[in-house]
Amino acid sequence: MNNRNTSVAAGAPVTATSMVGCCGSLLAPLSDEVATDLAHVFAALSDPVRVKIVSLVASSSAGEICACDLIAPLGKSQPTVSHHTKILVEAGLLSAEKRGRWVWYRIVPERLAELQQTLV
Amino acid sequence: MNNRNTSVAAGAPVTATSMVGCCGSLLAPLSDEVATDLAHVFAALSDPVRVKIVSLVASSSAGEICACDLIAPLGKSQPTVSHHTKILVEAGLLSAEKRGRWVWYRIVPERLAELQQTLV
DNA sequence: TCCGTGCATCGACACGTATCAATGTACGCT
DNA sequence: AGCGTACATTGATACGTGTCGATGCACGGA
Repeated sequence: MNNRNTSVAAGAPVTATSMVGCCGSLLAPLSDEVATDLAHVFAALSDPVRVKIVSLVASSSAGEICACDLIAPLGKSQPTVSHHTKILVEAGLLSAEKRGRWVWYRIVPERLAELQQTLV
Repeated sequence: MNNRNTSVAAGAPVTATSMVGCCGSLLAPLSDEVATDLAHVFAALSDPVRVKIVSLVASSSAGEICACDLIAPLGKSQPTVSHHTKILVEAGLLSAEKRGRWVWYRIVPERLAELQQTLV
């Protein structure tokens, strides 16, 4: 635990760049493009470390978690954790907000709901 | 299209080996083992070719499709298609049934429902 | 029994990816 | 301004993976 809760300044929230895969079910005929988009989102969840990151963020008490508090429970180096969070943010599954020196991650529930809908 | 509908003999259905990931939500604290299991299932859907295979099987008129009828729409070689279907079957997302000289694939709806539940 | 067909496996290759040490960058504090 | 901290990026390395030609195997038909 790092005493970062004293920080107050707030920056602009960083959200996903491409929110493309909004439509299209896995169980219906798919274009190559949609298939590739879907595969990218699933690929973001295809690593145990990233699955655990999503789990840690989602089950954090405040609904958000500091990047610095991911390193210990994951048992990975700081660059490695940064690498994985980047992939999750780019997939639209997490949002990142920089406050002071720290970056806070949140789940993007709409994105998970979208993904869930593709399995129906 | 290959005239394989004249075949009648039926073999034993081949189903998934490990159906482990039945429980555990992505949004709750996860053990390393469950995280790895979940990652494996998502990894099975992390390739555009496999996403299209699932789509093709699910949207097939009879609810099943012959392996030989996957090659053309995917535009991949027979070994490559065989490689991908194997991964999907091992992930429990598809079931394979050999009838005569042909192998027929079906969606495993319970498995998809399980996966869907992990996103809630 | 022999041959053709459908699918799986093998071997090889190219490419992607997970990982970390080292370094860069941005921010807050004194 | 100077320093320390939190995170991102780079470069390097080891490993995983998608792809296909060649080959093996199982099955059905002649």
